[in-house]
Parts: sequence; C-alpha cells; structure tokens
Amino acid sequence: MSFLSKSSSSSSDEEIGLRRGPWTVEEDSLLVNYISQHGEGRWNMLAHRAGLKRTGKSCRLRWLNYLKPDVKRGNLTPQEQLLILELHFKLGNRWSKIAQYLPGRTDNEIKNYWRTRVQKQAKHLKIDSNSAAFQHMIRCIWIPRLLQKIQGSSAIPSIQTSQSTSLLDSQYGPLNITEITQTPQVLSLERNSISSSRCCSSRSPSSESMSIYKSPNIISECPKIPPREMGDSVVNVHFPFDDNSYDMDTFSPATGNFLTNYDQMVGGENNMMNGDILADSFWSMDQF
DNA sequence: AAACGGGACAACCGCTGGAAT
DNA sequence: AATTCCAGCGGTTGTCCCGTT
Repeated sequence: MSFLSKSSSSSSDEEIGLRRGPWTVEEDSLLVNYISQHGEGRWNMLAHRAGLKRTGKSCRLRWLNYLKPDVKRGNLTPQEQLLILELHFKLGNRWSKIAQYLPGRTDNEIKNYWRTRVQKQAKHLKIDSNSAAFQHMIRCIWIPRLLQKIQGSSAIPSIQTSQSTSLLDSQYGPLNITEITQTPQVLSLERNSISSSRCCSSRSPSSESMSIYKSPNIISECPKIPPREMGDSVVNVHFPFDDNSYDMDTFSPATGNFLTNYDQMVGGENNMMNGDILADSFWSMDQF
C-alpha cells in the first residue's frame, strides 16, 4: 500500500516525513491520548506535540470523523435517512449543516450516504440527481417508503436533539401524517396509529403530528392522486437495495411486496418527466 | 481458487472565510 | 489595511471488503 500520493504537496509532505494514508492503531492512540489530556483544536500544533507525523488537517479529520467518542457507527436508521433527504431538499449539499441535525453523524458520512445510496439510484435510473424528476421520485416514493418503515417499527428511537427539533419545527412546521396519506403511495400512516411513536420529547403532548419534519416543498408537492387498487396494471419495481432500509419501492398489502404504478405517478397534468423513459429505467432496474 | 467488479467508507485535496498579527 | 495562518467545508480519490464469475 502506498501512502504517497502523486501530488506535489504530498511529495513535499514526504520530504518532511509526514505520513499519509490509513491511520494505524498507534497513531489513533497517540491522538486520543493527547486530546484527552489537552483537548482538541490548534491542530497543527497538536499533531506536532502528540508526536504524530501527520498534518493538522489529517488529525482533525481523523478525530472528528472517527475517533471522537460521540461519533455514531453503523448504518443510518430510516429516521436519519428521512431527515437527510428532507434537509437536502432544503439545504442542498451543505453536508456540515445537515450533519448538525443528526447528532453523532458526520458530514463525511452523510455525504457518502448521499453519493453511494441516493445518487446511485439516480444513476441507475439515468436521471440527474439534481433534477426535478429525481426529487419528485424521492418525495413520492422514497420518503413515503421511509415513513412506512418508521411507522412499521414498534418504537421510533429519538434521533433529534431538542434543539434541532425546535429549529426544524419553527422553520418548516411539523409534518402532519394526514398529508402523507395523500401521496400516491398511500401508506396508511393513520394519525392515531402512530400516536405512541413520537420521537421528540420536546414536542407538545397535544401535538397530533409525527416527529418528522417537512419542508413545504417536499411531500406536499407530490401530486394528490387518489389511491388505486393494486392490480395487473401495477408495475412491480425492485430496487437493488440492501436490507437496511435503503429501498425506495412501495408496498402492496396484497402481496407483501413493494409496488409502484409509476405511470400513475408521473402521468397526467402533474407529469414532471417523461414517463416512458422512466418506465424503461424502472424496468431495467427490475432486470438489474 | 483466482480474477474481477462494485459498494462502502476513510482519507486527501483545494478552496474559502475568519481570526490573528 | 494587508498578510499570514488555520479551521472548516465540499468534492474527489484511494483502499478494503465482499459477492460474482
């Protein structure tokens, strides 16, 4: 494994004995021990005084993204995924801002999630991930699907601090479940069925809203298409997601599978994209 | 069993803005 | 006011791991 990059800066790093590449256990230990004794900050000085042959930048990144005790490991929960999707609509690629709403998650992790999970879908469907078409699909398929997953779980773990909760509340207002039930996929998220699933302690007990926060432009922009019976016209869609709630298909109570009538969703006056093209993409996804 | 390919994620790079001098 | 230094950010690349052929 080469720890030397091809750039000129790294060759100068090499000249002054700076290490690059993956961190060793010994380096981690040095960094953690130093920070536990002296605190973080002044990264260049810290790197030098800790005896690390690393740049201050590298030390900072290693600490913030990996070694810091409150960094959460493991897969993102559906709640966290939902929050990321919604916040990305509002904030764009401002990963550090988005990360502020997900305690324990780093901007790097969120950025990686977006690139590997979300943009991957856009790529597979041959849609620009910044396009209205793709945003529409997220609003109308992925988010309702995540909400269904959340609702389906017996207990929704808290993912927001009271600070982020109140901030989002004040900015966007609470997301009312009845609005979600009006989306094309109609996932039977009845208001009273989630009354025990609130996840934000700071909310008023009288609130009838689920503790998922909306941008007015997200779910409410889905065309208000009435639910339709699942039948032969339904296109069966499978996305190649893993078992960890990254799928964006929709659920058929009849079959236990997740289904989408995409023609219905993209058709009519609310059509935001070429349904034929997307249908082809969906079929190719099915074959994938 | 080896080669290959893709996914996931850690780490790096360049740039920017703000604080310090 | 100008310059330097540094922390932080977003984009990109590198590496490891695992499944498939």
